[in-house]
Amino acid sequence: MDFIKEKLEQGEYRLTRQRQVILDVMQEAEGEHLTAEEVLLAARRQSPRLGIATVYRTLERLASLGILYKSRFDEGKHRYEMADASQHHHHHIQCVGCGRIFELAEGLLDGIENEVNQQGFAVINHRLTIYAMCPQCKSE
Amino acid sequence: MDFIKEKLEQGEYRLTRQRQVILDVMQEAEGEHLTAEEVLLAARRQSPRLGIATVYRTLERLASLGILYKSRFDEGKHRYEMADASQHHHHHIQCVGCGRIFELAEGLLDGIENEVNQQGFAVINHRLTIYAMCPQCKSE
DNA sequence: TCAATAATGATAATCATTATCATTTTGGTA
DNA sequence: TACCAAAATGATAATGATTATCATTATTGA
Repeated sequence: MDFIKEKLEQGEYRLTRQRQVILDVMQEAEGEHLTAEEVLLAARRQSPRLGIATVYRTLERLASLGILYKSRFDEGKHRYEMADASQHHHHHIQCVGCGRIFELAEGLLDGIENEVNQQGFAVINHRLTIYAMCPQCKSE
Repeated sequence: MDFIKEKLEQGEYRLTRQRQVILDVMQEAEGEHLTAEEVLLAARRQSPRLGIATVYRTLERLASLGILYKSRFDEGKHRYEMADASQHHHHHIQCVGCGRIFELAEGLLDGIENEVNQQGFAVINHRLTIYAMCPQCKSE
């Protein structure tokens, strides 16, 4: 997280109270994928006057700095998660029962990627979402 | 397309002029992935008074009947395509240059799917999108 | 301390989509 | 054939997520 502060401060980007709070929320939610609305709710416990516009602006900024990873499932809204350490941010299992999102190991698609490249494309990124019942929902 | 008419007529679903036009548009766009707005524009050449609400309603209905396949890329809007014959509807390559969408063979993920099932999930569906430069955009 | 700049929060605007509702069309029925 | 009920349509209002605007507030460096 110090590395984050560095990164922020370098880029003429002030680490204001509200941004700090939003970052804290994201870090505490390690492994979860939050919507802007969810971030707002959590952050308001520390900073009650926080506005939704600031949340959107901050999440967007953090994503463009590579600190957060932004994705969209089939819901019509974005979700954000910490983009640190682990690199597995493009592959998810979304439970169709409870809606929770699970991570899936990266590198699963290397073979497919190579194949596509050989067809003349230049692969830049990929995203895999598996829709499934998670073990808990399955047993209910 | 006769099979489509059958399917429609069974389900107390009238094949009105506007629905016919929308179906025609989708069939002529075989292989493309159209938004509701794009469908509207194309369909209005046959049926100028067509309203956007009817387009949405019809696309939704056709999708729920399994005639169209509805998907959403990272754009904030849905796209529709014919869901006939070929089964490869969940795997796409989206060109980050021109935005065109290419199909990718189905079955690529069978191995991964098995693995996930063995972890206790029950896989229902999956979607893979690869972001790449297509051969043409790459050479420009 | 002050001026310039950046950030914030309230709110209006936008965009895709869905809901509402009065009007029109359709299909069967007397 | 004329009529009625149900279904479909099109215009438009409503919604939900996101972005833009703008006046106010906070921060930084001179």
